[in-house]
Amino acid sequence: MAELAALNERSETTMKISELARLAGSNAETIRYYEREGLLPKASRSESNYRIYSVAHLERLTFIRHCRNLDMTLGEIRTLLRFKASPEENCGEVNRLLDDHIEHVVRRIGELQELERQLRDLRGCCPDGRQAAACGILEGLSQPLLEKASGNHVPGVHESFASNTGKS
Amino acid sequence: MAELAALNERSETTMKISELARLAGSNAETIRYYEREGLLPKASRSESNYRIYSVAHLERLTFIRHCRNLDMTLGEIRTLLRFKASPEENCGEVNRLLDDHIEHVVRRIGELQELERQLRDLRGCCPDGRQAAACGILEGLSQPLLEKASGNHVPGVHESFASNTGKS
DNA sequence: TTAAAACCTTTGAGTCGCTACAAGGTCAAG
DNA sequence: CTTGACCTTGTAGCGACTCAAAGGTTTTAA
Ligand SMILES: [Zn+2]
Ligand SMILES: [Zn+2]
Ligand SMILES: [Zn+2]
Ligand SMILES: [Zn+2]
Repeated sequence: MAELAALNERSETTMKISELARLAGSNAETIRYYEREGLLPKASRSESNYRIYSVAHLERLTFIRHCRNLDMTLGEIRTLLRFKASPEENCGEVNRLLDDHIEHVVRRIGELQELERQLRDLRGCCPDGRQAAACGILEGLSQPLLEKASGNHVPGVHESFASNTGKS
Repeated sequence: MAELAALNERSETTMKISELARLAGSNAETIRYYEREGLLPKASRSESNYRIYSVAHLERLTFIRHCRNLDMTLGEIRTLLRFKASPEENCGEVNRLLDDHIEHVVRRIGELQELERQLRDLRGCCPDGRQAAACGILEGLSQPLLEKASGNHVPGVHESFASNTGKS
């Protein structure tokens, strides 16, 4: 009964913020943030000042979350949204943006593989637990500075532990 | 002459902040930030209130920058510095920290490889420049939400473009 | 000698993409 | 009528810096 009612509501064309969040695998605060940032248009409001969303909003938010899951920046996403909004234009720039972003990812993979190599080298300097004074790892880290050639934007190793789960 | 004088100065045991920065491949603002964060001890001061550093500072900063180049967090680095400071302790925890961090990197590599696969799939949806309305990429991005299983801390694709060059 | 350039200082704000909180308003169920 | 789930705004915080303002000091060179 309650389920049926909920189902009916779900098949309606409007919803409030937390249902939109659930359907888009996002969360309410992120949606308000996107609105502030101009990625989502201002929602219409109910009498009690609640944001009211339509399927169009859901589609746009889904697009954005999809892009974020591919580690694009909000800037990159803004560009893509502009093309979505002007369907008569040539999409060559979309392709270019995607090629660039693929390169961002590929480059970052290369950097991290080099990092892994260096870290395994370092780890090999102290196979057993000994006194810290004799630890090859601590010694190795005191040594020279290896170059870090990073010109990238794909996020870090320590980054998204508690975030990006979709729900809040 | 100026070079010789500079060389003499360089072989002295103390220096000001920008020389320390240069020698450690860092920059002055980062050094002040590390001091605020307690990663570097407070420097002694000259009569005119300038920070004065010794080789010990240079070594500690070199250690920190080396760790950062390996994408460790400042938290991870703090732990390592504690072990450096107590040489009688067993270094097993150092090894464990490094193993964990290697896993952070390996996991991030895996995530990015999956990302690359998805992005290349998407790119294949629009080999040529056509009208945005018919662009397979924009269409693909409007589709379902792929899971993003990130539990990591190694930074992103778009991150370090203008940073981490060492100089300011 | 003096003026400009190159340092140094502190403080505070900005970056990115959220996330979390506080303090309050609204609404349906029991 | 109260509880609790939802909604609102505004603000602050995360990590690891980076930059700018507004001023003090030191070095260089005309
Ligand atoms: Zn990118
Ligand atoms: Zn060891
Ligand atoms: Zn780590
Ligand atoms: Zn296209």
